[in-house]
Amino acid sequence: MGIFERDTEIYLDRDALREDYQPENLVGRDTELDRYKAALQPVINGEQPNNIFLYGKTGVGKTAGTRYLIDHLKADAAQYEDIDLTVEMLNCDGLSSSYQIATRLVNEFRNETNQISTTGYPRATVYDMLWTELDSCGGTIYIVLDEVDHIQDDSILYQLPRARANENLSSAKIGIIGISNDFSFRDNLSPKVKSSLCEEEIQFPAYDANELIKILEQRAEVAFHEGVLEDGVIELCAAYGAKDAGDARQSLDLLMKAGDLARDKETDTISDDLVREARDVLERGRIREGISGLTQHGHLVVYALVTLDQEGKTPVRTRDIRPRYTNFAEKAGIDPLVPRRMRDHLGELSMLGIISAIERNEGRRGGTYREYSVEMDPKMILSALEDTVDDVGIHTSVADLIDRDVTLSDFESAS
DNA sequence: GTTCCACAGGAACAGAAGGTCA
DNA sequence: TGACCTTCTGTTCCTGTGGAAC
Repeated sequence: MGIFERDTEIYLDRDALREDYQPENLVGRDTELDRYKAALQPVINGEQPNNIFLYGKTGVGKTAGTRYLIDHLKADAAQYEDIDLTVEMLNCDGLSSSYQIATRLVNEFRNETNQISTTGYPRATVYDMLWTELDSCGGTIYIVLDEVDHIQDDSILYQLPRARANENLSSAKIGIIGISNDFSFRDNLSPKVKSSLCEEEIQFPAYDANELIKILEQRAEVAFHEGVLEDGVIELCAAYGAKDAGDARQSLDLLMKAGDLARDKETDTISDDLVREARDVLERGRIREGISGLTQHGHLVVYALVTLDQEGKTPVRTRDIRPRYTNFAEKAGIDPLVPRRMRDHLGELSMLGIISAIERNEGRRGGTYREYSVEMDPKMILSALEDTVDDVGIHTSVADLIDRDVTLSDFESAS
């Protein structure tokens, strides 16, 4: 026997809990899928494809619904000889500009030996390459842009739907499917983009707890052996998902993590306690991921706030965080940022859910300002920060100091 | 109803880094 | 090798905001 041994105690098919799993039926999305199907119908009729815009919160079935219908569309289109359908799905997370989207699309249509770099070319050159690739592919091409709100300029959203009208394409027929979690994204589009991208708009509402329970039951039936889930586990996962804005993905992640923990602990069943532990593990991972994406200054800003929190000085306003942050930056031997930039880091941390902000207004006496608090467990934050603060030489073990109910004088003496 | 306060946040810009191409 | 490109991180300047004080 080798080092690894197949474990079959808990899972029948763990992949059934993954985001990319395709169930036979999508629960609770009948109305939306009917509208979506109607919007895709022109492809089968051999007509110009519609541009479709889907919006709704995270984990409400937009991407799953798209995969489900696109799979059926491909299968059905294959039955007609005069339809040549290509679908390119692109997640725009991490792609912030039309330029990056265009280079990525060019590379998707090219073979591995002929890829282009993601910088360096003039924008017009990249678009020319894209039109060449799309035309040589030909037929009907659907480009699915998931998390389309990550694109900060809308040039590509204007260029792609109008490529044929602008005579950039001669043979290919292009349709765009834009998927967004951001309700304000559509409103902020320029009118010319809105009119072309939003030909068909479909909103996906949040799931309620009952719908989440049905989704989890559907997946759990495939994923787990019979009797593995204790009573109330699915309801608890659904309740957490419903609390966090009706997010099915979060509920499924939670159930899978609980299953993984049960497997690691070599238990036969999944209990409520394991679900709670799994939630803690997932939250820890989310903090670590959020913090790892920050710059060194971002780390020092959150570090300053955590130390103030440990001294019982939160909620604390921006101007009172600044001296602490400046102090740490100087100790680290780097120039502190200007207040404007520090505010950006605070805003970013707030958006990640690591800290929270409350807007206050004292009118003529004190004006408008924000007060910040630490939203997540300080120990988890410090554990994620430890490498950075060690690197800048503030002290060697922040976790130890936090255990000792640290004060600023501790920090100063430690450095 | 108007004024005032503190600061949030948008916009324009700078400069370094990392890339392509002739 | 140098011109030219985008991206990223930062600075500077400015306008907008909303409630207390007048």
